[in-house]
Amino acid sequence: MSSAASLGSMSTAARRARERAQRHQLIITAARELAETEGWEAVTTRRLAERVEYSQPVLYSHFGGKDGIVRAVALEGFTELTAALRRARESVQEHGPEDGTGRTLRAVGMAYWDFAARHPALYQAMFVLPTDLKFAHEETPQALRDAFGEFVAAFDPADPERLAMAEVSWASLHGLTTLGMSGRVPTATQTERIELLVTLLVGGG
Amino acid sequence: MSSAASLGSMSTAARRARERAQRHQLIITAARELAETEGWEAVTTRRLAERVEYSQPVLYSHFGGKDGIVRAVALEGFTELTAALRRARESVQEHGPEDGTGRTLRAVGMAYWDFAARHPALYQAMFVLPTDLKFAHEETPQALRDAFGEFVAAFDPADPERLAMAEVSWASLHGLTTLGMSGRVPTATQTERIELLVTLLVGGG
DNA sequence: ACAGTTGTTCTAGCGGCGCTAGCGAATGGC
DNA sequence: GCCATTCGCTAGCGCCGCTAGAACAACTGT
Repeated sequence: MSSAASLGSMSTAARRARERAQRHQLIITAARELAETEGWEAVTTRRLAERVEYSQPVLYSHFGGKDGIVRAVALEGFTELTAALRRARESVQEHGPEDGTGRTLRAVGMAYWDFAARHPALYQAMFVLPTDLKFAHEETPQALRDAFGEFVAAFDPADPERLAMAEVSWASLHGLTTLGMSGRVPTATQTERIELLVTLLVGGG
Repeated sequence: MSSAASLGSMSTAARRARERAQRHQLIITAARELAETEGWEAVTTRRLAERVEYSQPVLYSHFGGKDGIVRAVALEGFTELTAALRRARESVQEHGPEDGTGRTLRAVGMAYWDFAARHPALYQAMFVLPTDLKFAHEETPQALRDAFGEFVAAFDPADPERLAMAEVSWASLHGLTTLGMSGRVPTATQTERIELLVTLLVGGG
């Protein structure tokens, strides 16, 4: 406990921190790529260490364990999902305001499925693999709140059931997505199911 | 390849087959109980063998491997789920025919969530754990077809979109269920979400 | 320039996993 | 009573997540 003694060269410490951050991201990216190409069951600490050309214990110095790595990948996924949903929502909303036919929700829903279909392993890390990431909780990471916020933003702010509608839409899309990804409903007709779901949710007949 | 030679005593063979079937079920039940009390990650072939008081290889003589055991538990789950959904549906339909307010779907949806909440590990084996059980496939087990059939039966046979409606309702309920079970949406308000979903699906405003 | 201290990475190994080869003991047929 | 077959067991393979402690490198003050 030498307190603030031995601070060392500031720039040296900065460089080390930078290198460490780079390696941190390298591990996340390697785990994600390995999961996306061979599935999460192929992501072992040994194989991952070999990929990043460091020994196993290095992984444990960055993340608490394998769960921590999956968690980090999932968090990255939530940030990207939020960006994708926002892009879809804004691109629709700038072509005129919501007109009650669910144009916004349709665009967000399609973007949601598209995201999951393009990054199935990433989606699994976010929603399927066992994790301690909670949503409606005080210590929920901002990335998760933002993603949910995109669903909320697809509904009329004046709607008293706005939050509940966002929850139900999101969960329903999630159900369609997981069943589609695991091959339990045919993906060929997936967009039609999403169309139907959105139509029903926004009250169209 | 001694064809039908060495048949042995018929009754003896029958007793053996009976005992083997009992042990088969014993393994399934033990795996299910262990999963329900300690989670699927605690279900290992070693622990399971200890529970049923046989050695590990016995498990492999009954099921191809751990996946086969999970699959057997899942199949049992589909049979029970079908029974639960049918009970709910018939108990509603015998109190008068469908009137367009989604009484049937509401009962089926509630029974669905109730089933998952009561047997979370069983539900996971059926829908979350990696498995090769396909749904819309030629060799889909009857138990799975029957479960889906209960959703179909909740809609008007005259509706041309009947099958699509069943798919979407089922997937949406599945989404609410998984997010509820993993703590991603609060379970305290889960029935309200299901109410809202059903209302939206059947076209109520 | 150098000795000491601090921090970081690696080698090696623990217990447990899914799974299987091959042995030994019952069991039923001649 | 001997043989053939069936059946469950012991033992072990290669892998897993994870960690203790050695080996090394880097930075410090003199």
